[in-house]
Formats: sequence, structure tokens, C-alpha cells
Amino acid sequence: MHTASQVALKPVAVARPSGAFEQSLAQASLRRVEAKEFVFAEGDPTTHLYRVETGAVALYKVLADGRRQIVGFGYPGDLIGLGDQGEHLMNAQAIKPTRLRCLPVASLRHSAAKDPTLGFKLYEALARELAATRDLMLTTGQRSATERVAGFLLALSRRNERSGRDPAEFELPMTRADIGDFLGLTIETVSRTFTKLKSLGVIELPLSNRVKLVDVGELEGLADGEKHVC
Amino acid sequence: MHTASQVALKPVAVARPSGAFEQSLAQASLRRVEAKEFVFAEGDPTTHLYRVETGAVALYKVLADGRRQIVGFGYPGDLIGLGDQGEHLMNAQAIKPTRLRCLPVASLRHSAAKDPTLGFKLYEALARELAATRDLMLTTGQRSATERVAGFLLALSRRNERSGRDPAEFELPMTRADIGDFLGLTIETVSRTFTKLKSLGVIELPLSNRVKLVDVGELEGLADGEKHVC
DNA sequence: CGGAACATTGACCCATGTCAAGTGTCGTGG
DNA sequence: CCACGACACTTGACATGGGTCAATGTTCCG
Repeated sequence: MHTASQVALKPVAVARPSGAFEQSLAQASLRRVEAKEFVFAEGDPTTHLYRVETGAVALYKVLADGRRQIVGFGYPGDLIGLGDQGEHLMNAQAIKPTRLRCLPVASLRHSAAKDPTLGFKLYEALARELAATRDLMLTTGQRSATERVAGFLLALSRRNERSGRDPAEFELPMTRADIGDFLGLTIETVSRTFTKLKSLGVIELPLSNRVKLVDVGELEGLADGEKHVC
Repeated sequence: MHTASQVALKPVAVARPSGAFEQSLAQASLRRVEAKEFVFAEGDPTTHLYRVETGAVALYKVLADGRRQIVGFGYPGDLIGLGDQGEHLMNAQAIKPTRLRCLPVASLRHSAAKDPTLGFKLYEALARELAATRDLMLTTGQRSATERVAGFLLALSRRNERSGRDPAEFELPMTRADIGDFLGLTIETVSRTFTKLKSLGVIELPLSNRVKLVDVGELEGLADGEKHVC
């Protein structure tokens, strides 16, 4: 397995807890946001958590001089805003038209009173986020550009597989800039790396935002830092 | 303030929760580990959480080829192992002789039954870790070597201040290799950066593992990426 | 059709990594 | 008390991956 080599894709995402929580979600109000619209911004009071229904959201922090670190993407099924006590610690911005279920934190507290295991479930959910964030840190701290991009594509592929979509060919909802700010690379390096993977025959890019994984084994080798894959 | 520029030092550390939890800790058994000894390793079943009493612990993950990412240091007062469900997701290795309080997770569950707010406290503790880990990611993903090292020293200084020790001059419990693996730099770059800060008159190094912060304002400027500080 | 936004590509450069000596500093044992 | 070895740290010379700047292509949408 290549578990250690995966690029974390769910730092702020969470498997769906069930029970009282699911019930709250089912009756939660729906919100639509356009691409580039903010779901919330850093410093906003944490009034709601959100579950992505359709679309995709980028979660990021910015440095004073504008450098940006995307800490995760929210895809359908993912919960965002979790762990932000009092006020949000980062920005959540839609990267395509998106629908969200809005869950008031007040009602969450109410649910917690009825369902004593809810607190523990939230803890577990947060533990998964933390694990994913640390994996991403391992990636941005220690890996080469090729390893990062290869791992990123594999993580997307596996996520697609889990949600019953095609793991071999799929759309990239985010721009090269988003990928760069996630992996700690520039737009140009991301683009060049895609080109390199393409010329290695490992992937195809029928459109700039659509990838086809041609040789997954080789891609895994590249993600794991093997210099010469046979 | 320079909050955004701080290098997170408490990714796996936690302010002390009180109540039933504190009580459990007070009667928890004490364990001594020597420098370089493991507290636990990745894959070990999570039997205990630990609170550092004295000494220091490095928490890290390793890639297949040996590259290492330290995700945080545990200092006195910090809780380590939190969030690791079932088995530990990283290694915890003492970097100096260390004493730890050992808290069986079974007894933690027992406490949780008596104190329904405990689950929520653990959630909050984990939320703080997550926030710290994301800050560190922002650092390793986006900052230059000088910014990283300057931010690291400031974070250590502030931690010392909080625990009532001298924020201007203190020991570095970790080696250059540890600092490098934490900040995503090589030993040599860390060493050179220390030398650079020294020759800028911002710090002094009376011993290689003892720092004196001479010009904190300047250091903050460097940590924030200001090219020319006046 | 035209323009905006995104992506690709090339040329160049620099920060940091790599490799290789040195230089302390400490602890141990003679 | 000194000699030695082990380790950690520093420093230098050099290589290089990826950043920067700039030009060009492509896609999409009004």
C-alpha cells in the first residue's frame, strides 16, 4: 500500500456522523453560493457548520503579504467549519457553484444534550481532520514537486472511487493556482509537473481541468519518490 | 501583533483541562524515559495518553525513504497522543530525559461517563491542536528559511514567557536536525540561518543549544517576511 | 468577435539542498 | 588528568529544483 504517500485531501472533511446529527442536517436550511463566493471568512463568528451537498469549497489561510495556504478542499459530504471555536480560523470560498446545508452551532449544542455520544463523534471527526492535516504537512514539508502532484492526483482518484465515481478519469474542480497553494508550489511548477507526467505517459489531459490516469502503478511510484520505476 | 507569523509549537500540545481529568492525571502513574527513547511509535495500540511533566518529546512521522517530519514538540504541561484512535499515528520520542504522567485511555472513558463535559473538553483540546498544526503548515508551505527560523525562535520565546521562564534567553532542547525536520529545512540551512541571525545582531548563541534574543522587534520583522526592517 | 481568465512554456536566477571538510564539546576510560 | 572517540554543529563549494518574469496559447462566455 502507499498509505504514507497519499496527499491528504480531507483535512477539513469528515465522514458523516449518524443519529441526532444526521437528523439535524436533514432539516437544516440549504444555502447556495456561486463560484468565488465566501461561505465564511477568517474572523467571522462561528454561527454555523456547513455540509457540502454539491460543488466544492477551498479552505485556506493567508499570510500578511498575500501568500495563501489552502489547508483542504470540501467536497460533497464533507463538513466544514468544525473545530472553529467562537470564530472561524480560516476562509472558506466556493471554487464552483455550491450548495450547502447550514447547521447552527446552537442547535448542535441542543443535539449534543439529547445525544451524549455526539460530543465524542465530533471529537473523532476532528481527529480524522488532524490526521489528514498532518499528512498534508508531511507532503508539503518533505516531498518534491512531482511527488506532491502525483500524490494529489492519486488522492483525488481514491476519493472518487470511494464516492462511486470513475477513479481513472475525472474533473479537477480547482485551478492550478488552487493546487499550487494547496501543495506549496507555484502555478508554473504545477503546470510543468502536469506536462511532465503527461510526457511520461502516466496521465492524459484531454482538457486542462480533466485528468485521465493512464498508469496508476507508475503514478504511485512517482508519489512515493522512486527515482527509477521499472 | 504577529499572530499570523508565529510558528506553531503546540501542535500536539494542549492547555490543561480541569476537573475529573485533572484528578485522573494527579493519580496517574509516572514514567521516566531517557533521551532518544520512544514514548510510543507509529502503529502502537493507543493504550495511554501522556502528559509531559519534565523534559521534551518530539512527535514525528517518517516517509518510506527516511525523510522525517516533526509535527510538534511536547513540553512540560503538554498532552500527547490525543486524537490517535486505536493506534498511534506517529512516533513520540524523548529528546532529553523526560518524565510523563500516563493516563490509560480506559480510565479516560470512565471519567467521561462521570463528567459529560469531558468529551467536549477533549474536542476543544483537539481543535487547538488542529489550529496549531495548520499554522505550522502555513509556515512550512509558504515561508523562507529565515522566516521559519525566526518564527520558531519567537514561538519558543513566547512559550517560555507563558510558563514563567526567561523569554529572552533559553535553551534549545532539540538538535539542529530536529529543528530542520520540524521546519522542513536541512541541518545545514538551519545552522546557516542561525549564523545569519547572529551576524545581523538579532540573536546570540553563547552555546550552540542556548539562544539569546537581542532584538525581538527585528526578529519579528524577519519572521513576518519584511525585507528591510528599519 | 473580443476580452478575461486560466494555462502553458521558456529563459533565467536564486534559495536551499548536497557533499565534504573542519571544529567544537562532552563523556569515557586509560 | 588527559586522550580519545562520538556527536553535534559549522562552514565552504557546488549543484539543482523550483521560483520569477515574461510571452504565448487556449477556453469560455458575454
